[in-house]
Amino acid sequence: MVARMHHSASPRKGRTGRPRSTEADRAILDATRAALVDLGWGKLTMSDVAARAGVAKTTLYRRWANKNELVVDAVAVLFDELELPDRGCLQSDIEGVVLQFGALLARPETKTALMAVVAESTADEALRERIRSAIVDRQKRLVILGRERAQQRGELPPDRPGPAGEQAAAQAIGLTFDLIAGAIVHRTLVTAEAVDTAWAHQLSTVLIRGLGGLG
Amino acid sequence: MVARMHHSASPRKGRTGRPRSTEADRAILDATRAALVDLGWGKLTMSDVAARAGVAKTTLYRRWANKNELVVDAVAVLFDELELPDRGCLQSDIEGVVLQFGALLARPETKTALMAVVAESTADEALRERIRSAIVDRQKRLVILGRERAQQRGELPPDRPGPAGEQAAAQAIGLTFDLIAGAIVHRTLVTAEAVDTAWAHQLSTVLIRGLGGLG
DNA sequence: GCAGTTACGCTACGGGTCGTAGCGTAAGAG
DNA sequence: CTCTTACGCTACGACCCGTAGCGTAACTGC
Repeated sequence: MVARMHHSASPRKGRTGRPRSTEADRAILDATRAALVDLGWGKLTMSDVAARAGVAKTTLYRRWANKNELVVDAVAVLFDELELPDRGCLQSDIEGVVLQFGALLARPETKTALMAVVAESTADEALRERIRSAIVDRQKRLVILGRERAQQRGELPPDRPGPAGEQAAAQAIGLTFDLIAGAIVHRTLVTAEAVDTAWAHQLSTVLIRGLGGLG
Repeated sequence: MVARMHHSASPRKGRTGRPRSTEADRAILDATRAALVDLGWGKLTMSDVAARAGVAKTTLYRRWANKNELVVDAVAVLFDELELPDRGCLQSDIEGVVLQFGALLARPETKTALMAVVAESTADEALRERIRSAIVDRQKRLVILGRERAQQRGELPPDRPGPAGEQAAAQAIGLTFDLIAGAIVHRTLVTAEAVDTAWAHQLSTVLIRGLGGLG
């Protein structure tokens, strides 16, 4: 899952004393997401989260060092539900993932939390690293998998062997990820229009055509 | 420029009393950008901005209702420097704009401020509207202009006449904007890698291929 | 000049949040 | 039953927000 705190992640067995309440863990993360929906990032307070979770504020600070870390952990898990469907052809697969991601970002807690945390990370290198490992890199798997599958189907040319080919493949994966994720995020959060099937179809059409000969 | 406050924008001539200090205006906006660079969004305080600007805190509140509005105004002007170069062909034009936008977002004050304000806007409809009118819609002109120019060159097919054609054109413009802006923002702020000429070239290649037959 | 009007700097304040400290108590381990 | 750790609670200092009140500065119109 997500890296918890400095002290100790899972309840190590050699541990003595009263164990962390896993129920409290869940209640806090749920309460954080709920508070984000209701209040947004700027007005979310630790006291409020604690009250919603039925937990003392000090219990929050025993687990997370500050608001950012808490919200990252509360939100990261939401992105794990994304999957690459197998609809038979690359374009349909892309459409499917675009719609999933669009639906995910349409949910208020996802939208608010992601943006807030990314914003905060622009001035906080440690937080940015945490986001990358907890959220972004985990989702790159979708691009990598979709690409492999398309290559097996013969829809994309196979990677050229050697280090040059690997580098080109990594570049293509990076560009694809930035294009898809960036477009969806921009449409949802900036343009503020829905990611519907028509838009997903257009986007996938452009990508299929454009990425075809990239290597 | 940007909509100032509720009361009155430019010093109307029928006005009596001591006029607003335009010097203070500039000092405050400059100080806001500087503070953003140094402190980031979360730690930026109105008191600090006031101190940097050599101005009383109350003077800030006489002009802007809160932090968000101040930062939007301080940042919006930065985006006006974007221009569509005329490099002879559509792909080169796109590359040029991508590099400009990339360089703009590489600057700390732009990066920080844009993200922070967008993040805040996810829970504030009025602020979102202000961003759209002050920043986003103003830059859509680049896409519209580039598209027209490419159609005149014969690089893109002309719009079909009639309302259906207009709607298709609007959709294409919207998709193009989300793709370009989204990819650049995502690469800069999430992937956290540079928008260099190689990447810009790849991106423009994909777009040229993909957008060609979209209408 | 002089009154009228508005902006400015300054100080002070109430309300709210952050993150921490200290205490007594609850829950497991050996 | 003791040791160790987590929990709830209260209180606290530090900080920031946004506003109010005052005396002063700047500009307009008479």
